[in-house]
Amino acid sequence: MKAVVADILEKTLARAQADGALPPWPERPAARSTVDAPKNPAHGDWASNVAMLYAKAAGKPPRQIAEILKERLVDAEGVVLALEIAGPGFLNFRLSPDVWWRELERVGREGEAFGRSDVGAGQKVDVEFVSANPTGPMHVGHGRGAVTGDAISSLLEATGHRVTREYYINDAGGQIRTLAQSVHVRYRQLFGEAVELPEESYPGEYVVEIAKELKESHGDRFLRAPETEWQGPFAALAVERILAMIRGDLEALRIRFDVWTSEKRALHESGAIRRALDDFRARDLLYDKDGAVFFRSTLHGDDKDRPVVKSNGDPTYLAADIAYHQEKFGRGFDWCLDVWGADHHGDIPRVKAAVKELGVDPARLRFTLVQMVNLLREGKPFKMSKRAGTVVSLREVVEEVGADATRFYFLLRRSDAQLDFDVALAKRQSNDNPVFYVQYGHARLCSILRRAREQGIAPPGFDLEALRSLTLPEEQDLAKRILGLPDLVAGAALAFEPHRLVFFLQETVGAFHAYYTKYKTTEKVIGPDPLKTRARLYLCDCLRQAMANALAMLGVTAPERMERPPEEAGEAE
RNA sequence: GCGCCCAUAGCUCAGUUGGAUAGAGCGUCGGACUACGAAUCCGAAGGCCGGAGGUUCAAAUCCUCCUGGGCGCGCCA
Repeated sequence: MKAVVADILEKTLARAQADGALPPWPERPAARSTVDAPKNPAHGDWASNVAMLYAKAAGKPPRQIAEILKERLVDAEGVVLALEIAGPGFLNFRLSPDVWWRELERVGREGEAFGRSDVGAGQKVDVEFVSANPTGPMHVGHGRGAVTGDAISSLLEATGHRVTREYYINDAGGQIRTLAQSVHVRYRQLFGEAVELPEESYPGEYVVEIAKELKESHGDRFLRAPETEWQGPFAALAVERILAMIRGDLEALRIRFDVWTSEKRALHESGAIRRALDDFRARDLLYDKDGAVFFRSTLHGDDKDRPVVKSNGDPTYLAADIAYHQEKFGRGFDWCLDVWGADHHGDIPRVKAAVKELGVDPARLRFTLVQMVNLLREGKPFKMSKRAGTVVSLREVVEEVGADATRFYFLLRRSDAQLDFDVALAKRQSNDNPVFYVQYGHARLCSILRRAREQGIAPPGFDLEALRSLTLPEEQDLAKRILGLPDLVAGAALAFEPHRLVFFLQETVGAFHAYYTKYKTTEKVIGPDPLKTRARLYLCDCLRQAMANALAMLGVTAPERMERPPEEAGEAE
């Protein structure tokens, strides 16, 4: 759509330069200039700023350049209805409605594929997200990263990337040791011992369940055994059971991973960490200090060198991360995306430094940060605390408001801005959630199409002659919005910004609702004029398809019917 | 103290990577159903885009400084 105008502009510029009316531009004009859809409809369908950008190189005022271009307009197909020069030198194009109508053909033809593109050109990418430590079920704070990562993955898939969704399991290290210890305390309690959970431990009920299972399978075998004997099996079972819980939490949100990478197995036990460190050591990227081993991350812009081996001989998290990224890139991805909680942003420089030393172009490792979720209850902030028992599990929210509303809510805002999440509100007033507004619009469209079917009207199909009978500005506007979806999806995918689709949906469905209401008594979709009816039904079907496709990319369902919400209780006298 | 993120309507936030008169939802006030779905729509009120400089035809957007908030700055993960 935009490409039509860009093409005309490019040819017009070439002609003006061939004429000698404009000097050649050192930079490629089309690369720098923009063709935008102006917000003000009085400014036409598409507007370009080339004339202003050209002013310096041409040594002429922008409006004069615009004039030169206008006189030499190359419009082979005759799609430009009007070309106006406005403001400081904007070229405002008004196109023949035929352009939209003709383009609408692809929506019906592409169907569920409409909105998808191939800007990714088959690149193989890895998206790593969630990666919550397997020490307990997921809480609401994790939900945002999960949904965001999943939606980004879907967007990348929709733009021709081959995506691997990956969960990195931090099943090694101190937290897991503490987890096993917590299980052991519970295990001892099951045998009647009066032991308390230490300060640093995991108090959740699920730990007791794991302890019970160990009691049943092993009896009192580990009761008096030294930690070296039970640490392994206790940790292993706990991680296995907790991962199953996490998997369930994610499934409830319709999130599935292709790969679950165990830090313990893939990096520690495999020797990958040792090999990576040996390699770094051989290249003098490591040095010993205070009994520990440091990586010279300052070589590549980090504030300070970071330890990779503790003085007790254990590798640090960074060491694992180095080996992990080496292993990941070794799997042949064109690039990898790490979706991290914003509280880990400080780790980015050191990982980038490491990746560079691994011989990987740092541009191939991309990050997107998901900011914190501010939890509120009835408008009042609160913090989740395991000891205070104020942890709100992701599962309870999803079960209460549904996967659609939860997903939509988490995608409502740019992921690098903080998000307020009112637990009480989310559970109670789920009707306020904008997802219902959007879904209702889809259901309404389905209802119209259903009605037409019931009246024996032929199923909607592309019909240029019929579409030409549509003259309402709202109808052209709707067509334009629908046709903007592919560009929108591509932009959102490359920027890792799924929220753009959310806004597209809200705005598009809003335009439809307004159109519907405005003409519900005068120019109905199903009306007396068979030609217009045919055209409008097709337009509605395109709209429905565009919305359904956008919703699918966000992992939200597009219902064909919705039940009426419960009546407001407050109306009683 | 240093680094990253943020600051836009009463509240929560968009703003198409520098474009023309800064938008939406919620909230407030006032309207619209014997009609394809009222979970809808229409209208009104509401702004020094945190502040000050700078870059240029053009700045909410880019640069510098300041103010105010969040998060980091472990031999935790």
